[in-house]
Amino acid sequence: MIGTISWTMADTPTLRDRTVEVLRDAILTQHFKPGEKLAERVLADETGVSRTSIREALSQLQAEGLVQRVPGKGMFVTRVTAEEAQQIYEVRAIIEAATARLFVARASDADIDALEVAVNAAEAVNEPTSALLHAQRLDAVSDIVMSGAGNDVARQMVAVLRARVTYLRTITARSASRERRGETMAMLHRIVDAYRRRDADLAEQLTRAYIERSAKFAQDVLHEA
Amino acid sequence: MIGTISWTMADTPTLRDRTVEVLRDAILTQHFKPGEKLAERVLADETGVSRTSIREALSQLQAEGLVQRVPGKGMFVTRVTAEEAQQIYEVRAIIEAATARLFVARASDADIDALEVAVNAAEAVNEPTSALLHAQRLDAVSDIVMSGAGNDVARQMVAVLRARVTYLRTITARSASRERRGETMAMLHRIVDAYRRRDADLAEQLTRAYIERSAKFAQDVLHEA
DNA sequence: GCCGGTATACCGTCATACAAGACAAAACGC
DNA sequence: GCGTTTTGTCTTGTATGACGGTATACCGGC
Repeated sequence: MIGTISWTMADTPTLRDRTVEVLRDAILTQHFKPGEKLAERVLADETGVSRTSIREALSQLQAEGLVQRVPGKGMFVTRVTAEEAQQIYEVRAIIEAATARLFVARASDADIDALEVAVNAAEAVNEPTSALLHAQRLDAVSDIVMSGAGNDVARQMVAVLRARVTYLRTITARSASRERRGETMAMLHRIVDAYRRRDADLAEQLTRAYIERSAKFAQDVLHEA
Repeated sequence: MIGTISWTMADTPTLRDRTVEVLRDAILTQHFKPGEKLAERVLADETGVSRTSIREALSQLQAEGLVQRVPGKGMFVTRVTAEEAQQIYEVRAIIEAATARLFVARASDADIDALEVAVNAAEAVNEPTSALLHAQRLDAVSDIVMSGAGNDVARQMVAVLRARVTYLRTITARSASRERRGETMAMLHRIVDAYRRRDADLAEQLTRAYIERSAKFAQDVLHEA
């Protein structure tokens, strides 16, 4: 059961946007599992909005890559293949590594401070039970880098890419050892350190390694399942 | 007047997709100018499809960044700002340069042959009057590199980015001197050459220079207007 | 047990309706 | 004559109902 959508749920004026939020959340929390069919009428009944709004919301989620439309059959929660995940992580590594360089060049000291705060916030959520929250905190870290690098287009694209593999990220996070979680945070701290020293080469290299490491864990999950 | 949409227009089964194609084309050919309002009712009448399909098509174009929705006011053809264009070209440079390296590593000789054919095809369209066609031929070149690099996610993202600046590209192409057009094609030939010699560093560097050069022309157009 | 036909469910699309807000023009006051 | 207010129209956002077509499931026959 997903929540009924009320008129005063969020600060957005359109019902469409609130519906998108509810459905996106339901997908990211795996209330709807990958491959699961999303029947319009069912969703309309469960959320209390009309089929029209559901369709519009699903269109947007399709644009974000979270659901896929199969002509004549309907909407399905996107099932990420190993190959696709590999490509997504590859693009992320490319963009985020390059953005790390830009961040070094363009970010203010305040940006770096904010980054450190965000990293610590992510570190504070370190129990396997709150994997999604942890992933979202890591997203916030990445968002700060992108913003500090002064490229909003890149920020948005990477955000979409991350959302598409959030499913994998929560799985890997849940099954991760305490040791691995420690390593992850250590890498992030080292990246922040590189930023503090304004070492572009190091920041770029560490960022790439960080993402390639995530990719490897994701591949492990995909190939064992 | 944009064309009426018939049932047997394309090979896609859904009317929605055909509508998207018609509208996208109308935007890229500047039948609809940047900033222009796209009233649903008018579009429905002109194309002969219902408002429902028009809305769905517009949603997709919004996802591609070609139109923007202003809540309560409607859809408008996106007006690209100088800053936005700068960011788009920056991301393109990042992705395409990195992809050039991947292409060197992964492409077959046949891929390189196909690339050369595509470059020649672009060169064949060298009159300022067919700026859009020229841009599309250049897109085809880029697409081949992305495919050969084996990353479809990157290919799609770059395709969307290119579409968002197509307007600028056609403007610069129309006002370009014969000399500049020659230089452009010369750069492309040198890039193909680098691929033939499997020189990853050179291919990456040339690709970045090629896109940064495009960015500069786009900025000139935006700042003089 | 496999095949073909039927029934059902759902999508894709359309037409219509209506409230809320935006825009423009007209009416009004000064 | 000009600024302000009011009115009216237009468009969006959302809802509802409908219908053909297609996919899927069920069912009976061979």
